[in-house]
Amino acid sequence: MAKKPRRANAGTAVTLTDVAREAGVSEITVSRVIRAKGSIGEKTRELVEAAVRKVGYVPNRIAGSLASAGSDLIGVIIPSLTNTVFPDVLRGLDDTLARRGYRTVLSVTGYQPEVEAHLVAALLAWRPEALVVTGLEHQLDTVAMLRAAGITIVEVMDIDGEPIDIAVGMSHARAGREMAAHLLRRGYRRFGFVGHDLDHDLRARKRHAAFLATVAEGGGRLVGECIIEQASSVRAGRSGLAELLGRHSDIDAVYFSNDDMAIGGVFHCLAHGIAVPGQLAIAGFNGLDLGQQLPQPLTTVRTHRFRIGQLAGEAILARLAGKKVESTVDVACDLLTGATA
Amino acid sequence: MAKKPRRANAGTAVTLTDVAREAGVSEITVSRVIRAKGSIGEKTRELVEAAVRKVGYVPNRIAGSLASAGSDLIGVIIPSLTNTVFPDVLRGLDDTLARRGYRTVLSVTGYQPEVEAHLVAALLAWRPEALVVTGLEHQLDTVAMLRAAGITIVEVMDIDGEPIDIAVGMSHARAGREMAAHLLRRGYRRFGFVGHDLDHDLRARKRHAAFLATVAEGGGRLVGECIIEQASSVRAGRSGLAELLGRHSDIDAVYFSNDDMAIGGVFHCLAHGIAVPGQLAIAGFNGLDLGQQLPQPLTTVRTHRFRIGQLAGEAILARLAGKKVESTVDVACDLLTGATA
DNA sequence: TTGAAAGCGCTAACAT
DNA sequence: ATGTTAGCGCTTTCAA
Repeated sequence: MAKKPRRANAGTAVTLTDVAREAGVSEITVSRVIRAKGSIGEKTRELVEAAVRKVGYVPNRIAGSLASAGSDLIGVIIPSLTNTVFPDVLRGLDDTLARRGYRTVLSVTGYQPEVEAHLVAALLAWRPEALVVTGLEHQLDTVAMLRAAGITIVEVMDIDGEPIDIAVGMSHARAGREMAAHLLRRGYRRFGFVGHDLDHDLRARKRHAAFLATVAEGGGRLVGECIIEQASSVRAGRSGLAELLGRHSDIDAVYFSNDDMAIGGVFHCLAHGIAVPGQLAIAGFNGLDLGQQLPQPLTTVRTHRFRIGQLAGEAILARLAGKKVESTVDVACDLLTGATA
Repeated sequence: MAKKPRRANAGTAVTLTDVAREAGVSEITVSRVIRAKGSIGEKTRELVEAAVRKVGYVPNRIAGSLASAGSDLIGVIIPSLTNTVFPDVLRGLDDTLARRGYRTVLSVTGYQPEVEAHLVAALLAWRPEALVVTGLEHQLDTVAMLRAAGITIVEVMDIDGEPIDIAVGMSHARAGREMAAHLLRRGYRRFGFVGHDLDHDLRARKRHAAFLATVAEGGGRLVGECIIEQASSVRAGRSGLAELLGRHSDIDAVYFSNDDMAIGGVFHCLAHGIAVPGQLAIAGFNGLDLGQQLPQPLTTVRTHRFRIGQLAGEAILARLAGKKVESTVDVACDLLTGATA
């Protein structure tokens, strides 16, 4: 009868020792076979592999990570899963990281800085080899923890500011400016804005501010705006535009805080027979496929979320390989002129 | 001078020992304060807490998990992040699990069973307390590993079959049948189908099969179908419908493999002046908010993805608390009659 | 309420 | 090519 295991976990408790005993070799030999490290005799290898299969051994990475260096864990903290933007980034990250054997530990802040602080601490406890966070704005204590962690930190989706370590993303200020310039060029002067919760979505706020500044410089005017205190959605955009138009009839172009919102705006116009862009021009942000598949493709600024995720992943891999990495990677957006403005 | 650390990791190497030394107590006392376990004197607690702050200690969950029982890790394996459906489920999971201190380790299979097998092994190595996988179909070796793991296994999004342990989801067969019955009731008889990659998306395949069977029983007929060998998307739905209508002019209702596809179909009709549902009826699956915000709300079957995630999370929590849990949780879909069929 | 000793399952370092 | 020894950072038991 085997030595009585100390804890509940005992069910799965097949360890290296069991394999070693079965194969008639030492533990370290089994370890080497499993990690394909060091030189092993052909016969021994086969013996061990057979034993592994026989006892149904599953390596224990928790023990492995404690004994050796790397955890192969990458922490990822994003504000939301509702907005397709973050799953897109996640996809890019996973695409480059998973194939190299790294696992993603994911957490969602709901756009709350205090939650972010808490999650950073929680993830750091897993000794990830890198941590990906969203945006450049964090609580002071969050920044301190991130700095002190001594690992690669990638801030994604924004480059308007100083990164803690590495930033991969785009300039939201530039995106806001470019759209304003485009609309001014098209001759629009009387603007509306329909946005979501700018208090929490700091990047949307940067676009908003830059847009307004450029509009003002270019002789345009913000006639009115409608801010919905919710997460962005097609529904919110649709009702936001309805509300805005109810208050102001003299608007000729509306800038939305993103494509989801703008698509809602387009739907409102479709449903109410408002000619776009004849009576009202509509512009968004993100360049979602959906907006481009509308009967009239949406005028917007395309962001490269998947690419940002990939490049963030590549930056991490490069760092872990000891290579130098640029501290800011600009994944420039591009204006999609579309047909709605 | 401190003892020279053995490994590279050394930068962050603030350990319990450091805190203990600083506070002038033993390691175990620090451990107890941090985990709020056992009784600790008020003074000692303050002393330790001050020391923790002073040395900037971040607990090491890897060491903690090795020494104790639980890892507080939940593995999650989904087929895709492109389709909003899975982020929705993930959101539900995170919503219930994260607030209880569990961390999500995420992996994406790209709908490939071999990849799933590989990822199950990789995640199991982290000794998660539960593992969430998608669907009821897996490779034999995957099932064997899952069974042998001795932890809670939740299969989400499908209940048409025998769960390994717990299944939380809906019946795709029923969804397919219900939509077919609805369309037949509306008087449609000449059907088309526009779908995505059914070889890999097994749940879409179940809907497809049930739909066709019910149509046949009800005196309807499948005039033609167009299967796009890609992931589902608005773009694919739009071009799929274009292709289908190019081949067959005598179709009066089209069932799409999901809402993304169906919305693409609606866009095609909008762009080409095809009256919906007058000339052509359109039906989807999922009940995405987007489809309901279209000028005419989409006829579809609404699934409760977020709820499925939540219930999967709750089932896990219940199990970990030692409670009995039902082996199949049916989160029924509901027909949204909409206005496109 | 606090501590000393032992060990979780694995791997680095140093033999042989 | 293989093995021995020590110890990763923490928590469990058992004692005081």
